[in-house]
Amino acid sequence: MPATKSSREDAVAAITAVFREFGYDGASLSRLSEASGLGRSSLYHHFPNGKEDMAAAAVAHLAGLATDGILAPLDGEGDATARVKAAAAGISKFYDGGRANCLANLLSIGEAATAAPGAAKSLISALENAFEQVAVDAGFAQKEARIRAEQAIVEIEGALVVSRAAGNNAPFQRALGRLPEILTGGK
Amino acid sequence: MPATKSSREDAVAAITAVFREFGYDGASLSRLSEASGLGRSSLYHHFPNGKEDMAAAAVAHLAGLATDGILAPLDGEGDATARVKAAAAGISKFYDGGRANCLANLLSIGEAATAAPGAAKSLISALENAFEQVAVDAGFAQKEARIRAEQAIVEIEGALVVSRAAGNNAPFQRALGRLPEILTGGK
DNA sequence: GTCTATAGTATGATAGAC
DNA sequence: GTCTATCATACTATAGAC
Repeated sequence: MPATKSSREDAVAAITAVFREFGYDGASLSRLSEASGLGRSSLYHHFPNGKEDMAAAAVAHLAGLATDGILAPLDGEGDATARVKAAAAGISKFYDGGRANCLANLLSIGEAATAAPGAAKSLISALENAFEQVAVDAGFAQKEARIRAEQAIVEIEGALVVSRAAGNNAPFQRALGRLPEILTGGK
Repeated sequence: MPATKSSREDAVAAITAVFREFGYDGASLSRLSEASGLGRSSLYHHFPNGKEDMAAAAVAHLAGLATDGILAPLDGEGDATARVKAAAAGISKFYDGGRANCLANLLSIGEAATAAPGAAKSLISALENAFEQVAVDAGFAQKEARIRAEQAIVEIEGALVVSRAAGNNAPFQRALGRLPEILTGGK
């Protein structure tokens, strides 16, 4: 593996963290440069279209993390409840236990919506479909499964918002704990 | 009423809308000036400390709207369910039927947290206390009332996030419809 | 692939006339 | 109380050496 590849991957991870904490407008090139350890010109070498490219890379990176850590476990082996528990662990990691910003909200604020159009919608939609399928696998009818999938996402996102506002991870962790009950009835 | 007063009030309302749509970092003086119809210097006349003052005024304005439109109905006359329904109508208006940004999230991103420290926490805390009281009035024990109050806030905020991401107000409206059931058991 | 240096623009903020 | 004109700074982005 060439040093090139890992350097860019490292940069993307660092850049993603900055966008996540400060939002699109707050993520200045100074901050992005400092966090990635790359000078301005190096950033433009990796991301020719500048900040817009960096934001796109960050969104793609997050989509990859969500796919590997959340969607894949839901689509994996084992009974429905076990898969939901694995996904809950993945969600906790994805949101740093409740400390990271709610992604869907970040992507809908200010210029972010322009830089990554539809990103939040497609991420949430993919998760909702996976939740629905696992609920069907657990024995719920399609219609009921869809309702429960939406309810699960609502509770996760809401608990994340409350946890961050209150500076207390408990609501988020409680929501994750309720996931098996919501999606599979505990079966 | 002097023209002075109404002019400033109008400006605060316009400024609030800009902060709400673009976040703290995205709310540039150009945008704030255009939205309020005031030149840069006029803005600094009304808000001597500049952008920071404007953000503080916006937060105070939103807190006032929440108090009048949501907290007051909860604390008003009538049975618990009627008060919850009145509050639900207030919440819908506050969030423009599900089109406006989730406030708690906005206030926790980037520089906004510095400009209005603790604002999200105190707003959510006030709402949680009011919800808890109405659940107690409906006959729930204190502990159960607290759980239901938190659940209500989680569902509202979560549904708002999902609605905005999906570009569909239905989840938010459904969450508001569930409020009486959650907080008063429909009583 | 990374750097220094810098262009060009937008930002937040001020001064002073009216 | 609002304006025009302007400041200093930070921003995104580019040029060109190594």
